[in-house]
Amino acid sequence: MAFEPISEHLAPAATVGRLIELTLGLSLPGSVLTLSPDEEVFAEEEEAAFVYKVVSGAVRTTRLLSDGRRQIGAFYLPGDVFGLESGPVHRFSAEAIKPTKVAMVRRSGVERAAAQDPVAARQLWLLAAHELEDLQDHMVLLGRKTAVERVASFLVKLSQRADTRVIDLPMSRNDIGDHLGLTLETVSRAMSQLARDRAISLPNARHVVLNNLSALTC
Amino acid sequence: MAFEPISEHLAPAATVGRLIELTLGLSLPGSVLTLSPDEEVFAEEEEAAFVYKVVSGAVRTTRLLSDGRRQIGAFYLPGDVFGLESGPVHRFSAEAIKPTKVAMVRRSGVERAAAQDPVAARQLWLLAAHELEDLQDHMVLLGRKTAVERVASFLVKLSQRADTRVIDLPMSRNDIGDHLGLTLETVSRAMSQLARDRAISLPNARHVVLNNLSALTC
DNA sequence: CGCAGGTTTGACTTCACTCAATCGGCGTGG
DNA sequence: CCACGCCGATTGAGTGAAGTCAAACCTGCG
Repeated sequence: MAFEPISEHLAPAATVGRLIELTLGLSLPGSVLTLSPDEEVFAEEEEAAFVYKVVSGAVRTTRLLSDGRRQIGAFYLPGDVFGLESGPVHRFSAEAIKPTKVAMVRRSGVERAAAQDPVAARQLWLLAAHELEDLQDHMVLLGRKTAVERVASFLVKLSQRADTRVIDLPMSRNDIGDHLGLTLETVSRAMSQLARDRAISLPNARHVVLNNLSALTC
Repeated sequence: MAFEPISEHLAPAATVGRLIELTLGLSLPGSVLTLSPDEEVFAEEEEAAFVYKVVSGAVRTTRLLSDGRRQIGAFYLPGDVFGLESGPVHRFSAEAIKPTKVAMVRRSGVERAAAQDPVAARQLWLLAAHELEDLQDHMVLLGRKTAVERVASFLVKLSQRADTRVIDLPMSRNDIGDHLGLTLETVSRAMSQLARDRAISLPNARHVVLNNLSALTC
């Protein structure tokens, strides 16, 4: 578990003027935001003037239906790029899940780089293509998997991303549910079920150890 | 309703050597395939050597889970590009839904064009970005909408794509179900429900008229 | 030490699924 | 031209997986 600064600012604090490496071979001047838990990076429908990269902490993107139902589009961890749009506005809002630092660069700078440098343009395409691939897998999960399968797939993916079998969950059961199309209670039950079957261990609610990858991949 | 040729070939027939306009300002040499209903354009895991564009008819992309559960990723109608991958292989299979013609161009040609021409590179990115946006909306549908809402949203989207309130459905209830994360019976019941509420009319199973857009957009 | 937040578990409900029968429209052949 | 058969769609009845509501349980923090 990472040690975070004890106190966070009430408003996002920005460090300006650094050079940000958005993705391999695409570095642009930008700044770093420091965010407290639940603090917003950008809102749905807001003008998409910046592209972001998680430095530390974790970010969720969310969309709200008119009656309050919520879908979490994705969780972004250190190194992940988010908020890149092709249209004028953001299609999801983005919030820090815990104390978080995100780097931001002007979108206009990114587009200019892509217009001039074919390598940068390719990186931009790859960014979108990889997000698309993740989302395609997630669609299959939402469309055709059971609650236990959804939670198992989610844990396996987190484990692959962190490249460890020991996962530190930054998000609540409610967040996981809103990502997997389930309620927080169903997520909790699915985790208990997996632990009962010895596929995972739950030293505590925010720590998961994957014991049996093949039992989870079914 | 379009009039299709009475008989189709048993194997896909190809016309070679035409110039294909994949997307605005990106034309490349390619050929046109003629496909019968349920005929495969490419298979999941197959090497992704071509990019395709629907000329006439309709195409579905599908992924199968080991136990036979099926998810339809998207339906592609005339003008739509599909099968563009960032990795070496196709992540879904693609099949014609009815008698269909698809244009195909070499992926290597597309990538070369993008490497040389920033405008082509941008078109490629936009292609991925728009597919990503569609998928994000679909994720919200799968994660958080009820059966009737899913069917309503699906019909509205088809209507917007065709720019008519009179929809000619090329796909079966089973296909719609596998796209919306429902069973064919639930799709049928949802349609009957919408017709009972006068939000749509069903002159027959494959024709839908949207009567009340606002009742469907809820 | 006690509170507050998130988590777990339990009891009951509900929406969509399953299984099954019937319906309907289209194409073929008598 | 009409009757039959076939396949997809519809409808019904019963089941089940996940949702809802509610209570109890941690556990980290003031």
